Amino acid sequence: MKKGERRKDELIRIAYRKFLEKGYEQTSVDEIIEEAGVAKGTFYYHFPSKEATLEAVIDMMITEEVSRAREAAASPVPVPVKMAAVIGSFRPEREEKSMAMAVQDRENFRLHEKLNKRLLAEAVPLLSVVVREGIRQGIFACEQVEERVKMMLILSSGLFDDGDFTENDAAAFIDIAEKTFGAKPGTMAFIRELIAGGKKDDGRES
Amino acid sequence: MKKGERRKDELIRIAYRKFLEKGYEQTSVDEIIEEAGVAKGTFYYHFPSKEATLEAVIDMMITEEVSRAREAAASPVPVPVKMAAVIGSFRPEREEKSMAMAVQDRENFRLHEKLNKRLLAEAVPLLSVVVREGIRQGIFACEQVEERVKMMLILSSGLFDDGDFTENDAAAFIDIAEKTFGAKPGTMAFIRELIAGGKKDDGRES
DNA sequence: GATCAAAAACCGACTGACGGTCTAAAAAGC
DNA sequence: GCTTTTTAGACCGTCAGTCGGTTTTTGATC
Repeated sequence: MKKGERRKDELIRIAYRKFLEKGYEQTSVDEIIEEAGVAKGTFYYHFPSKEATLEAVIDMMITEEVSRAREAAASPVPVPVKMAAVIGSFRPEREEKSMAMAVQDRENFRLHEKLNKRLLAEAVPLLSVVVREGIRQGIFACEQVEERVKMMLILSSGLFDDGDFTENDAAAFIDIAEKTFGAKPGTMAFIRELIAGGKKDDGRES
Repeated sequence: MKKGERRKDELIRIAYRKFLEKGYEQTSVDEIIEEAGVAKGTFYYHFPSKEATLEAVIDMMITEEVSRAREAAASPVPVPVKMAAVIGSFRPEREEKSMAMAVQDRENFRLHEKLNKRLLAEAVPLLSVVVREGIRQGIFACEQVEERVKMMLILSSGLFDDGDFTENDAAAFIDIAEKTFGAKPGTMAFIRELIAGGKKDDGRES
């Protein structure tokens, strides 16, 4: 890795942390360069704009998650377990979120929106493969696989990103998910654990 | 209406149009006051901040939509028709959206997010009443009515706000909606018209 | 209806912060 | 020695928000 790339990476990491801590809008370029101990010109040598830094940060987050999800999708475990694993791979932000993002979360429109859009684009194909595997095994039965996967992902992010959801929310969501994919009742109860894992951080990372 | 209220209303209307035309972030307070022919102090006499203007704009949009939706919910028509009418009442932004919002739409995070959140809060109780009416009539059959209504609204906004969706999207969504509320296949085919109405503007406003 | 003081509405120059630019030169790496 | 990277920081235009002061409205009183 050349020196320039190291610098750039360092700036992205600092930006990443700041964006999560205080939100994108609330983080100034001056703060980032001050923490990096770098001149302003250096920042703008590596990034054409502040917004580009946000894109880079999101890229960093996404690529890491995608590679993990890909591994999970390739593992030879039962389909429902695999679904849980793939979805779970796309939730490492949750750990980091617990840093201090609680309040800023609501105001972090840009990061949220862009991250969700990218996440959706990457997760749909991966999960669709798993669902089709389930269909071949008779666990699921539905058409429009991609579309249904997309919808369940939209739903889950819209529902659970806020962090407050009830038992009724979970029950309804599981029921809807099962009917969406034409699965037998109980097949997707694993979702409850995923939700619980995202809701309250037990502190176990292994 | 006192003079101050008129001014405030005028500022809100101007802000409303500008936000839709060029997006919230891209509209400066200076532009608004210039168009209103008013000094900056006047603006900040009426609003504590620019963000407050956005809230006021959203309030204006919402109250109008809610009153229309309430009317629709009270009308004595068959439940599926009523659902279509109530949901349709929450879509007048679509008309205005076609003004020039196409490009800016993607960047109008704030307006979008806040509008959706408010819309959801207002629409869920209204639609829940209608769904319960449908349950009494044997058209629907489900528990967790509020939660399911909320989910269908989240789904529809997440899916269709972008404006590009396929026939498969529509088919899957209708199927999911019917299963979510325990309705017979075909009951909610009216959704297809709602979607189509929002997708391409025919230009008829009556 | 005239008077007048208080309240409401309005004004616009000014401030401070921020994203971004620029120059000209010096290190660092190859 | 040539390119890539970095430096310091003055500077620019824009923008949200402030402030002290001025005008207009109001409403009570004469």
